[in-house]
Amino acid sequence: MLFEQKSKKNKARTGIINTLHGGIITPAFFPDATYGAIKSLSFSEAHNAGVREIVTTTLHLEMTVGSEFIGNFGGLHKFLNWNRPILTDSGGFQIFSLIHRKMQKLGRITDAGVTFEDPRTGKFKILTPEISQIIQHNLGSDIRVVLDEPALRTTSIKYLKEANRRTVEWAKRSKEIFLKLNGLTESDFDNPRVKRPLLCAVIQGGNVENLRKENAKALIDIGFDIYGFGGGLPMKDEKSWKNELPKGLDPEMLAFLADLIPQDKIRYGLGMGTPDDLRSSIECGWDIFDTVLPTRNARHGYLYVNAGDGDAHFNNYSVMHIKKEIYKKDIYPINKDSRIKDLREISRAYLRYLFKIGENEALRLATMNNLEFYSQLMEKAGHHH
RNA sequence: GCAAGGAUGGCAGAGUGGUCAAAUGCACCAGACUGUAAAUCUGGCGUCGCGAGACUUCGGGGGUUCGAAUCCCUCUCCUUGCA
Repeated sequence: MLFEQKSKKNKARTGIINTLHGGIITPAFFPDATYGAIKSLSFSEAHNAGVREIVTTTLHLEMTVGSEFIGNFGGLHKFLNWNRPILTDSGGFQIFSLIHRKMQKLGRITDAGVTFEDPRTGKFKILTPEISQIIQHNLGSDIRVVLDEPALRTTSIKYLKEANRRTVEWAKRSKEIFLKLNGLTESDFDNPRVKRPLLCAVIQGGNVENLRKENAKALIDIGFDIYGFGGGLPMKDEKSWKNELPKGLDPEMLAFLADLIPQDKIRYGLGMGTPDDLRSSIECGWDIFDTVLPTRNARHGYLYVNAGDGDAHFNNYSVMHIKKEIYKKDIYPINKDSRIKDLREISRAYLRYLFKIGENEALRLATMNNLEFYSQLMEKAGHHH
């Protein structure tokens, strides 16, 4: 992977990540198609909205269709009929959120792995670093993530250290089985001429700089293609990494970590972020991102629009809460500058109306709008094309 | 014309003497959402007030009672049986 710094002012950079299903131009945003579908949109519609790569989740696919079936089918790309890059998340975060969202013991973490209750069936399941890699191998994804242990910002130092140790051990085990599954040696892994899926490790350590640093170094020593910023902030009640910050991610921590990761490696912000979060992350050198924000918010009538447009304003963007009364008679188009005909021509009043009557079309239009917004955000940040 | 059952907040629909400004659902208004158990969740929703609180409400009118959406009388209207 070769990355080129865009300007001297900040550390933003552009580059191309080569995968088995084509190149990814960075910075890049991967929408979440957790269950193998971008909610309320077909893949061709998503592609029209600028989507070039997606994220799916190991665990969800395993618990629903099953990776063995998908493997026999001919792989996830064939199953989804999506021939562009797919990143599969390890499943660690999903279990983490199961454990932390409810006070009940829905899951248990040991050095071996995680046992958890399947929310759909109530049955207990086990996920280990090895199982996660095997599932991802069956799926045949282009970018694979190692199982890690995310931790809450408020977790004690003692526990953070333990979680970090496990994260490193699991990363090591993940790489071992990854090599084995792909019939590779360590030197194959480091040889750029060997075509193979990419492997991503996730840096943890809460909001403690030293622990983040320690964790990053240990993972870099093992050697991966991609280093992720893990732990995000979707951990409910954990709105900010620093108490004094109003909300959002900690730009200083992101800058600090980006500098620790070698130039030729890819930096992945997992579960990030708002358009403002993304902008500041790109500026300090992060390359790829995913979050449910644009798709979920779209379904809730929360549309991203250019700064100054809309009814709520942030640093570099604005938002239309399209269900608001003020749009009832708004004849203005959803986005006059859109590359998508419907978004250019359909009025805000009609979109609001579609939401009010509960039409699927509302979700479709809103999701296209938000995905197009995110994809253009990446283009602007990277000066693509 | 006789008999029976009804009339509750924008709608549907609980409540049958005090804890009722009145459950619940819908609608409406506002907010949240960051590696998706999310087309979800939270809050508001008689009037005035930032607030404690005050005031006016359960078809109309009258009455019983310390106290009524709830009991009695009467009027209006609706539904259903019998003529």
